[in-house]
Amino acid sequence: MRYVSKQGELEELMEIAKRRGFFWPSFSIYGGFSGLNDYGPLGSLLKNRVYEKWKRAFASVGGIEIDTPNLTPEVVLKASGHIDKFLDIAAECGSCKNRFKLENILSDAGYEIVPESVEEGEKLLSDHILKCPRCGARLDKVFEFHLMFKTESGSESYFLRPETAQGIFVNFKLLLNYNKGKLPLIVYQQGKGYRNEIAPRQGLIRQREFNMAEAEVFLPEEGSEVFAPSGNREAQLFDKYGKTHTMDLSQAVEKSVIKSAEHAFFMELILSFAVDVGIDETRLRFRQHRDDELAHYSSECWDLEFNMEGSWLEITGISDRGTYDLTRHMEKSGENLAYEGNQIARVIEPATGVDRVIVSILLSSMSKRDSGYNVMKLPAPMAPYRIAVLPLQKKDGLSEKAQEIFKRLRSMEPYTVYDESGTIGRRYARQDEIGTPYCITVDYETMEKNMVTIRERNSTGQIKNIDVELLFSHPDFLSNPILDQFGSQ
RNA sequence: GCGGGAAUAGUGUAGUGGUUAUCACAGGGGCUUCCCAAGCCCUUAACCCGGGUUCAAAUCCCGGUUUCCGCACCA
Repeated sequence: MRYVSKQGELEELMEIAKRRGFFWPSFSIYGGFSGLNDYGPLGSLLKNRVYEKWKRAFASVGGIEIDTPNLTPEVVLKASGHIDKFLDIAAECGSCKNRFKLENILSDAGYEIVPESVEEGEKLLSDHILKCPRCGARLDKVFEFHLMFKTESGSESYFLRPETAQGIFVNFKLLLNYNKGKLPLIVYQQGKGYRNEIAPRQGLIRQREFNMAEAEVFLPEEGSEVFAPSGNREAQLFDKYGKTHTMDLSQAVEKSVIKSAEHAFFMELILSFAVDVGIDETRLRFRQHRDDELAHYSSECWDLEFNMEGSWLEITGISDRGTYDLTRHMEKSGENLAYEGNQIARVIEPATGVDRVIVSILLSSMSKRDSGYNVMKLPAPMAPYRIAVLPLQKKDGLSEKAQEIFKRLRSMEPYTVYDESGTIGRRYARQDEIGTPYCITVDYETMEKNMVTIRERNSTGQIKNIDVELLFSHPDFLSNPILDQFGSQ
């Protein structure tokens, strides 16, 4: 059964996110600035959980982590090709004010020229009559459009990195040495990336500053397979010819839908990660980039996409960058970035848009009870808070007793929250909406017999008469066997 | 960036020139022997920013910002 899209779900999520503290627009007291968003207290916790899962996924196949600067010198991005590809010469129509990439206008007019400067662009506009594709007037203005944010210090120019990847490539020699000169070498990095989006929209989905998690997998030259998919997970594969294949990743390699086993292996790893963090598997597919949309560094790319309001949202790109980056950095830096003599490692890169993953998780988890109240059915380990401690009411010492239990629990499981405001039903509802999987209720039984009730979010089922000491019988609350009684709801 | 809507408490909203600026939910305090947003009382809290028109502007006009829908863009 395929997922049926729900219109308006994103809007509904934004409302919950703002109200409860997952995320909201940045700098709002100054009117807001487009393309920038803050994570609130709950969102920050969720984001940390996502990063943690992502890192574990890569560490478990031998990955190592590094952390490099956001500010990237021009020379690095010149070598990587980003300066050329991210600095567009654009033309503006004086009549309707629409703007276009000059390169595209020229190409439509039959000239295969990529202008490198404003002067060259101006000359092209005066030598040829180029018309606005919107209104037909003659194009007359040329300007530079930066897709990267530029800044300066002294005589040096820097850009805010458009991807974290370059920080890994430039360290290849040191990293290879760290890895005792051996491939495969898997290096990952999480952090911010920056793109000067022309029209940022949809909250966390298209931002000017965003969270990424990227891994560069350095492999021995083609043909020597070191990673192969297990084939334990079926996927929808929408290939570059527009054909959909439903098969596991292992079959996809056998049938040559995916070119290399290593590529398929990391697609499988990413798919497992996505499902593990709580994204609805029936709303996911892989889509292969067509040849004409591949990035300048990529020879084959599969995006993991999430179905949102009837359209597909890229959440991770798994790209075959080949030897492009290392070769370019060798040429430009003069350093020898080869391994075992003169061989160049080839690279598979899974690059995850963390903010989009978070939106996908929340949209996958958002549901309503028959009563109309919201329940965020996050996987328990992903929930911002794992436990809420609630006194049935404030009087008769219940409040004090509950706080005592809360403080002990919090020293074992820090992501525990205490709430005594309003009625008990209201508090259950509040915890449901932020996805807290378990509520511990302190009532008169607790006062008399030291027993509490545990209430589970998805089923609203309760287990009564739990001895308080049992809560502390297992150092990881979520793995406490007392929770097994809820079964797999 | 373009075109068209829109912008009022934390959230969602009412309000077409003169209102103590509406209502609900959420928040805080209290009452109710209270297990799934019950009820009652009290309370906190808002007209996006800047100009203009007018005796008077949340309301009309202009500019900006943000946002939504289309188009373009998404390397």
